[in-house]
Amino acid sequence: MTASKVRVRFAPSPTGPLHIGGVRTALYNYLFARKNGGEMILRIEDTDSQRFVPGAEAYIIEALEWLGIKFDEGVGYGGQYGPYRQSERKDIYRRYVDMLLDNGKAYIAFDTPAELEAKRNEMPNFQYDASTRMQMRNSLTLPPEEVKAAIEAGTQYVVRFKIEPGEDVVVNDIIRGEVVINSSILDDKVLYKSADNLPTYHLANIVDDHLMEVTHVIRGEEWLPSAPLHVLLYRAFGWEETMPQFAHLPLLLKPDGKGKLSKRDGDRLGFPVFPLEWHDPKTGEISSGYREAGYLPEAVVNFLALLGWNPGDDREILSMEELISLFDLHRCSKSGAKFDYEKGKWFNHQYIQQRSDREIAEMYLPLLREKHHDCEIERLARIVGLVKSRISFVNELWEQTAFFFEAPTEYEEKSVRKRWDEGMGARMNELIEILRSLPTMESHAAEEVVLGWITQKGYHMGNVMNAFRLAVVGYCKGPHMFDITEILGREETIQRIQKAIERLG
RNA sequence: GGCCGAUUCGUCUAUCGGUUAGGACGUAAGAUUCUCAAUCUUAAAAGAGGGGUUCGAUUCCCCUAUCGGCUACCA
Repeated sequence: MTASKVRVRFAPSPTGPLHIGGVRTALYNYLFARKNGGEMILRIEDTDSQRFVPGAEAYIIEALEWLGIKFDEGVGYGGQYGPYRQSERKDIYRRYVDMLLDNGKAYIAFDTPAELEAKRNEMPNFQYDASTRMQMRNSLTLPPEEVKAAIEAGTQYVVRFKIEPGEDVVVNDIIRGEVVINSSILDDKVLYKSADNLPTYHLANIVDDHLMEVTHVIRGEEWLPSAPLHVLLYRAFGWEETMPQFAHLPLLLKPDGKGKLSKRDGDRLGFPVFPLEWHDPKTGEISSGYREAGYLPEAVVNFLALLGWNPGDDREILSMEELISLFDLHRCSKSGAKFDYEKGKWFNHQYIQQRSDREIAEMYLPLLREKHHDCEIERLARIVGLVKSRISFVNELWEQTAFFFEAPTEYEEKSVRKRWDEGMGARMNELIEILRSLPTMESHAAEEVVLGWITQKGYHMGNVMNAFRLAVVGYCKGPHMFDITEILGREETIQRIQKAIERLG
């Protein structure tokens, strides 16, 4: 067998924003393609004209670009196998549908949705297949002239795949091994609808994967049950020799139990399920996104990569490059993974720590300006450096650093009661004198002098330092006190202490 | 209901028949400290149940249970 170049595709349907499970599928396709020196295609499967949502396609492209998942060809990228939007390939599908019709692998059916509905009510287990198709209104049961006349009269019809019963169909899955399903349980799937002259997923998928020379189909487990149908379709077209290899990925599950992760879960459980914020054009509803929630794309990629796959050792913090070199479909797990948002936060924390103070400061600056403060980037980077280790998200920075920009207007009551006793005002006045006499506000130098003073006077270290913090910050939390005062500067520090003395006595 | 798939700490997972069943998140305790975090150390925490196969099963097979997916003129 000549090893043909690896080609994979990510083929979302533009019926809404791409959700996080879809992102993972795209990521695995990307990792696999890169690992094997192959190509990755973006194909838009917009064959459901009813559910089409404007903006969804642009959203998908933007989201994957944000995450660093790059395509080699497809919608928005160009390429030799286009068009890559299925709605623009109608003629192609029609040609292949006719091929199936001509060689008797498919037939035309006139049963209306209402008729099928009625049939299902009458027979609870009704399935349109070899056992029932001869009782229905289709080109197998109707005289040819009647079929022809009906079509010419514009009667709506569908084309159904004629599945021969009683055959074990083997799907060879890279992740799951051999999966065998008997063709008798498959129904005569609709391949094509005259109503919009569009194929259904199954037909379009097979035709496109074949024409685009896709070698590996990596998709979610929800497709496993229809994989035998796809095998049969490849066979019906005579393409079995070049049929792609399948890999069905385990699903991402809800964190709290039942079912696969759905678009609703985000708002219900308080975390995003979409990469980017999404504004629903019809309902006006806004769904939160990872980007807007303050996630770094590399953290999302790393987190997602490890949900259903592992490198085989204990490493967890992995860059895209490392993921690519380590990726192997055989190391994908077979069972669904519950989505653990807490771990996602931890990943982001790790990546925040990896970024320089300056980079984080640049991300923070726009948020700071929203709070009506400006700051020189060098200074902001120093501030960020003090609190970076305690945040997981850039947007936590304001609550951690607000006191650098706004002097406290009130003081945390509980701490005041605990730390600001009667003589504290006097001691704070002493502290002011100490600070005035300091040759420098540099953290270590200031610390040495101030702590020396407290010890020498026999004051209570905890009380004095906390009162100091209370005066400067407003509450008893935060980074090293003398790092704070170094940045704040002598005058501001003293002013804040004076104000606290006035207010607290 | 039918078909398919899956099942190791609360969660994500390692283990390719022989291990004190390992790591990470989270949780708890301790260390550190002017505070709160962060950090470091430690701890608790798992093979769904039942049969086989085998000298030996978490690992292989079967059954049951549970979970998940599919069962559209949606993808």
